[in-house]
Formats: sequence, structure tokens, C-alpha cells
Amino acid sequence: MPRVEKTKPRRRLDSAAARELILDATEKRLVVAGPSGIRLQEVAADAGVSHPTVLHHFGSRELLVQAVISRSLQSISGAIVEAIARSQGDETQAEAIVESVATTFEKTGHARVVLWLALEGYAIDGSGGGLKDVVEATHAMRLARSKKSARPTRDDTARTVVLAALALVGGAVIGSTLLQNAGLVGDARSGVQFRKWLARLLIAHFDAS
Amino acid sequence: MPRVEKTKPRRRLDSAAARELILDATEKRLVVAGPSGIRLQEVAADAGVSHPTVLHHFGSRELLVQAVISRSLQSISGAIVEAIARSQGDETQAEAIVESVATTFEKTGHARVVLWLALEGYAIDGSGGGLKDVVEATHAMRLARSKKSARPTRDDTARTVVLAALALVGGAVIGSTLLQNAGLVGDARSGVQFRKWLARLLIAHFDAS
DNA sequence: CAGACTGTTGACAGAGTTGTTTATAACCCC
DNA sequence: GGGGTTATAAACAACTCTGTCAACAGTCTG
Repeated sequence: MPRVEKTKPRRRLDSAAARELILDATEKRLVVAGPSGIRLQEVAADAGVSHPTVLHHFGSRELLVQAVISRSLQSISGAIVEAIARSQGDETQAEAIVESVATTFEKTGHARVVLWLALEGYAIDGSGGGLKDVVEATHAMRLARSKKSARPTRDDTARTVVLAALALVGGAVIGSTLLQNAGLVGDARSGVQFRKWLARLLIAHFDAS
Repeated sequence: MPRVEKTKPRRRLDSAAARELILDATEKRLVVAGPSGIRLQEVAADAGVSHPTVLHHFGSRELLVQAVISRSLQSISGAIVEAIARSQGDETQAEAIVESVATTFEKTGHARVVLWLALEGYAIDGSGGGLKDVVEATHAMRLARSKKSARPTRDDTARTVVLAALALVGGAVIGSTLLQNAGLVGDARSGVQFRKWLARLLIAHFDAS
């Protein structure tokens, strides 16, 4: 019986498509395990390639990590800016904005990414104005709505935005734990209620100034 | 020339002392690198022992991690409860409480630990009531101070405590990054100002109900 | 079709990590 | 002091991970 030489079929992608496949798989891993939890073999298996292929396209593990972090941060920036833009000028939609950002965080796991990067010491460059744009938009909205006598400072608005960001980013990671720990239920609905409450608190702060 | 047998001096600690030395070294590593970043050899070197000694006392790497996590969580719980107790009954000391907890987080790195545990999927049992005690104390304080007409719910107090916790825990890790990103300076003083502002916001919320 | 270019992969090397084995040294009790 | 107990560590084993190398296989151009 003559030996049948197995011809192993190989798919061949162009560089850009292969890189994207690999980056997608890497980002999945980044969300659940953080930068230090990224393994070349695991990423490669998930992307359907061998691990030397990953190294061929990205040079080294560290360069791959840098690439996926860079892409994720851009994605985060974009999502937030979009959420703000969708309800531009309507201050009463604070609840909607907060919920929208929270939902995006939930779906993409990007809040986890932000915290993981911070914990592991990676620089977080929002690739653009970052929160500054959010602060500007919020402050303009606020000035338009406030009474003449009141004179909210930009710093006050900035701190409010930072507080909202902390609540949303932190909430995405330890929100349910904290709510449960504080005697509230801690399920998904409880999170929604908390965010509604938060939005009203922020608006009340704006109105009280 | 007769061979001089080197007698290597060995210090010998009792089990409890050795465990504590090792746990201290492990906690240092836990704060900066998270549970998955703990390395037996590194911990052993820092504690001044060999890595089999660590295994002798704790059985396995995972049991060591469990032990240090358990100890850290107890310590966190204790620190917060203590900060609350120190200013019991005086609502106007909200600034002091917030700053005290923030300072403790800064010194011990325990806020980092909490987030890291959450990210890596470890259960966070406050070893006791957790935030529930804080909520109870805060709510009692609040009821005593509020007008009769106002009827703040316990849930509202709980959410306020959760918000403060999110701001403090998150702030310890990404606070300066966010402040800087929002157009504020982002140095240590800016953090203090933010927490003062936060304390006033929380009090204002209580007074407005 | 010939040949260059490049994406792809199996096999291997080297470093690092956890855990085991075995011998030694300190301490305690009789 | 003798003997048992236990803390300690050197040496080793097994495994995992990153990175290299050489060979293979699509794709495109002449």
C-alpha cells in the first residue's frame, strides 16, 4: 500500500486580513485576562492560525499587545464620543447617555480593559481629547440651561464628568459586587436602577449650582 | 590543606513567623502585579527564603494566593470600618472619612487589590457585613440629621455609599489619569480637591432629600 | 510554465515556573 | 547527650511560553 502523502490545505490571507483576525482574537483575550494574560498559542488557536504566524505578522508578543491596546483604546474613545453626540444638546437625556455608555462597556468589556491597563501600568492615551471633549460638550450644555445668576465653573463640570466616568468604569467591574455588598440586590436590574439614580444625582447637582 | 567544610548558617523560624514573612512578601507582589502575577521564586527571594520553603508552608501556589487574598480582604474591611468609626455620628466629617479611606488605599494599595480580584474573577467577600455596616451607620446618621418631612430610603443611602466606594476604589487606580484626561491637573493635590468636592456633593445630596 | 515573493507551519531551542525529592540543620523533649 | 520532629534548601523533573529556523504552499508576474 503506497504511502499517501497528506497534502495539508493551507488558507492564505493577505496581511491586513490576517492581522485583523489575530487582533480580534487577541482583544477577546485582553478583555478576560488582561495584557499579561495574553498567550500567543491561545490567540493563534482562536484565530485559526499557528503561533509562528502571529509572530510573523506582529514581530513579538509585546508588539502584538501594543497593537491590540492601541486599537481598543481608539474603539473606546469612539464609542463614548458617539454616545455623547447622539444626544447632543439635550441635558435631560443624561440617563440615556449613562445607560448607553454602560451598555457599551458591558458588551465590549472595554471598561475592564481600561482598568487592566491602568493596573498593569500601560499608558492610557484616549487618542484624542479623551474626556476633554466630553467635558466641553457637557459644560456648554450646562451653561445654556443654568440661570444667569449661577456660574458653574468648568472645573466643576470636569469633576462631575470624572465622577460619572469612575462610576461607569468601576461599576462595570465591581458594580454588582458592591451593590450586593451594600444590601441591594446586585442583579442586572439593580444596576440599571443605580445608573438611573446616578443620572438624576448628576442633573440635580447641575441644577443646584 | 584540609578541606574546610562550609557550615551554612540557617535561620529557623516557627511556622507562624515564616508564614507571616511570606504573606507580607506575597501581598507586596499582589498589589503591584495581581494574583496571576505572583511568582513563588520572587516571593521567596523577597521573604529571604527558598521557594520550596514557601511550598512547604502553603502547599501550593494557589493556596498561597488564596491565603494572601483572604488576609488582604480582612485588612481592607477593617480599615474602612475603622475610618467610619473614628468619626461616628458626625456627618460633617464626610470629607475626613473620604480622605482617610483614600489615604489608606494609597498606602496599602488595597484598592488595586480589589479591582484586580474582580478582574480575575476571584470572589470578594468582605469577611463580614462588608459595605452593609457602612450603609447602616450612614443611614442612621442621615435620619438623625434630616428633617421630619424628608424620608430618605435606605436604598438611596446604599446607592450613595456605593457611589462613594466606586469613586474611591476607581479613583485610586485611574483617578489621576481621568482628572488629567478631563483637563484638570492630575497631580496629588488635584486628587484631594476632587475628593473634597465629592464629599460636598454627597452631603448636598443628603441635605436635599 | 518558471521563478520570486510571501504567508504559513512543524520542529526545536531556551528561559522560566511550579512542584518533588532528598539531605541537612535547628529545635525540643526525654 | 540522644532521638524525634520540623523548617530549610539544593538539585531535579515536568511543563509552558516565547521566539527561531527551515521547509512548504499559495499567488502573482514574466
